[in-house]
Amino acid sequence: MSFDFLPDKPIYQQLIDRITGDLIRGALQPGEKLPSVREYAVEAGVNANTMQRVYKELEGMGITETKRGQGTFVTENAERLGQLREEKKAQLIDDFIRNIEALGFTEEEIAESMTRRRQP
Amino acid sequence: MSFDFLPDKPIYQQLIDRITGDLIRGALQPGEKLPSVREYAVEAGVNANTMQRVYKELEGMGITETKRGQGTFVTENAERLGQLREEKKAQLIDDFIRNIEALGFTEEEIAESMTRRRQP
Amino acid sequence: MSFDFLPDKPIYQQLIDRITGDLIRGALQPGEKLPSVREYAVEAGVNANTMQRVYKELEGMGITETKRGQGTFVTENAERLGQLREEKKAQLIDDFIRNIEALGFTEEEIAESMTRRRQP
Amino acid sequence: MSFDFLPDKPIYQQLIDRITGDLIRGALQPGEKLPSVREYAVEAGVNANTMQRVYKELEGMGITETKRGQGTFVTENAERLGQLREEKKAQLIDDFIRNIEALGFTEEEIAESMTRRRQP
DNA sequence: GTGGTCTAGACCACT
DNA sequence: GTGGTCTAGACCACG
Repeated sequence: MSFDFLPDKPIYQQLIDRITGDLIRGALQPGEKLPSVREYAVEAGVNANTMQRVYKELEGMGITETKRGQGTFVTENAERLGQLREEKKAQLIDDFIRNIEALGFTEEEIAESMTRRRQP
Repeated sequence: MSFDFLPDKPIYQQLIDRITGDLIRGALQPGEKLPSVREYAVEAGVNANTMQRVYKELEGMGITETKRGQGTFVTENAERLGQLREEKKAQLIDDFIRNIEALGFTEEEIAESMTRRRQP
Repeated sequence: MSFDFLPDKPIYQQLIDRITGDLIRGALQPGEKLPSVREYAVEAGVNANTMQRVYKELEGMGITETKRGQGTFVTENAERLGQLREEKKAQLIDDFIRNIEALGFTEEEIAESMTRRRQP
Repeated sequence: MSFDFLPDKPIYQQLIDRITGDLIRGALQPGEKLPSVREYAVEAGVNANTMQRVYKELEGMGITETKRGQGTFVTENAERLGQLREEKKAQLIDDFIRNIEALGFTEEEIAESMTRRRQP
């Protein structure tokens, strides 16, 4: 199994998004052990250094912890995880609305297109 | 007057967005003349090369036309402009939904957050 | 000119410390341009990737900003720089006191040794 | 009882610090018998290999002596213990001062912060 | 076996 | 020329 990556976004960013996504949708649980850097690198079809960077950034965000010589684990700090979820959601919506305005649309017009899209 | 740019997005892209935005919201009319590359570069506070690229891409998109010796004009091709509008809108929504899924949210959850956001 | 590095601390950390030190002691001013990644790498005698990492972390700390295609600059946000200074100072002292206690000394004993050291 | 360890310092180092600390503050007396490697490993909640290394390093420093078949004992060499105490103290202060300089502070500024800290 | 650091070198996007 | 990304491969400390 090797992942598909969009060409216009850094791979390590997409991997971070993927893992935080797994966390948000519950596929990854607090305290759970992540695959080793090398394992995950092979699985994702990227270089180990790239994966290393992903893990480092995740730790920097406070959503994983590494136990020396044992591996990397999802933090058990539930509060941090909930906070992550809200941050991501807010940022997602903010970016969307900023884009709407930058491109000159109105929120109403977009909202209407979206509902129409779901029931074509 | 010099513009503010987000640090994480190419300046030329933000300029393209801005101009297409002006078009979409009607601040820029079909057939209207754009400032010269140099003028606009000064006004926006960017390098002339950057502005040059913006104009080139706009022309590539069929949004503007260059009349030799006279300058750059918004196309009068109304169909093309309407099409542009729809393309942008569709892409905006696509990206949004792709992000929602990549990050592990459901569309319902996001929709609810957005409506709550508008009436706090 | 190439720097000396302690063997027991990551080079990139020592470089970060060095640069923040330059900032704290005023050798580097708000808004000032840093050498390019490649230049500094040569000057310090390290690989460009190592230097790249240093710059990235500095930016993550909010003490530098990069202007696309132009280089990396010390932030002009004086508040952030003052804050950095205090953070570093507090952490320095905290670590020191923690070590004193971990090793079983009393603060008084250490204080006395330090003053004796300065006037031997 | 299992100990807490800082994540950024080797566990075996923290254990060495702890034991030398016990020695310096007198909680451990010359000639006293240490727990067996296994016992101590369990008590501290670490891998037996890690504890093994701790004991080995302590012996290398001349702080402990192994009596075959009987276990590990704190040396009765009082001179060595006094020397240890001074070494640790000197190193502690050296490191502190080196850090102060590396980060661009003056000793005066730090000294003032420290006294202010004790009488807020 | 685990994560972490460093190097060397290539390629890309942006200005 | 600038920063940024990625790969490949080596070496180290830790448990």
